[in-house]
Amino acid sequence: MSQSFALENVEVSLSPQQRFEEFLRSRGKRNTPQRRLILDQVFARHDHFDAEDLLAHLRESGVAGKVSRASLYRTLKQFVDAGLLRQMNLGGRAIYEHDYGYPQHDHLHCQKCEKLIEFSSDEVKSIREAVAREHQFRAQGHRLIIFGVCSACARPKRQKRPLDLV
Amino acid sequence: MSQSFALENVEVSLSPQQRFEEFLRSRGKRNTPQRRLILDQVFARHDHFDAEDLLAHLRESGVAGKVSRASLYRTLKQFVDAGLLRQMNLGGRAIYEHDYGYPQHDHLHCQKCEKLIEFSSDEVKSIREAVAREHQFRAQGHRLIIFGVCSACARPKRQKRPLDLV
DNA sequence: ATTTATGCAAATCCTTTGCAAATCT
DNA sequence: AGATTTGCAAAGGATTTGCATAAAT
Repeated sequence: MSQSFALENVEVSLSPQQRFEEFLRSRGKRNTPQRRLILDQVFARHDHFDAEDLLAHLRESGVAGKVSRASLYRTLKQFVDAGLLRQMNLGGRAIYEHDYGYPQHDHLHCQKCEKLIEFSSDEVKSIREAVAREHQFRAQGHRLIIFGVCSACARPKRQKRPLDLV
Repeated sequence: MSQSFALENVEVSLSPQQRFEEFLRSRGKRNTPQRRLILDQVFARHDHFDAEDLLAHLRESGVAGKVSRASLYRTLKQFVDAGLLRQMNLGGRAIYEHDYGYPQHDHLHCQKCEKLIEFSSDEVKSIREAVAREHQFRAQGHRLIIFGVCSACARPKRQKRPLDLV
């Protein structure tokens, strides 16, 4: 599967696998069944996950090969270096999401259901530019998380309870 | 020492200690020498710190009393609940800074020297409002971190080396 | 042959928790 | 006395690391 997005002024048209291959090649590293397996799993769906989620998923989804915890952590780090994944810190652990071929965005974080909701705002990027300029700061990226309560959790849905008590 | 800031539409004029006293009283909790000691230390300077930094500081500064690691962690959490400190996650650990009596702001984070530089932008807050409205999200706060390289670290200052090699 | 990667278990870092002793009210 | 707090040490969760073995070049 091949995509085509304008990402950071570069036209991208390689699959994550191809992109990773190139990254590895350029550094004299090797691709392995484990790395391929993890990358497939990671790009099978677009969502947010942490290392332990993914490990559990890899294990229960009864995939052919298996991957050790150590290799998984080592590999995720490389995906970030390769620009495939974006990492953020939330509640003491690392959360990952697609970066490669995926447009820039930020998040709303519901404190009740822990859901992460994506949004994009061009203004954020322009604030970033302006602030960086003011401080002579060479900005390379940013993370904006707005936390609060999502619409679903805010909706006061009454507790489920036995009918005879209603 | 008493300050006076307009914070979230409420005129504030209590010292952190007084504010904490009230917080504790309102919850039937007690103030203790340890808590007072930590709070003094925390509000002695305006900077960013993590629990272990502070613990080391409390210990080396040969203060009269001492505080256990457990009490320190427990107390920091309460300062956050009391609205005295604001917490953020960075690089796998919790970073704290003054919240009470201190204006809202965000940060530039230098990836080289790890410094946190504060900035404030009214636009950030208005983006937050707009986005929240769009998503019917009840926003309670946000964290914006712009990461990159600060001006000091960007300045190519040459390596120090023996004179006879220059 | 030589380098790189894997898996396991141990180690580490940050933070929390159980519990008995100490301290308030 | 009754509730809250402390300190210590042990437990926990997430992530990293040392090292011997396995796989790739």
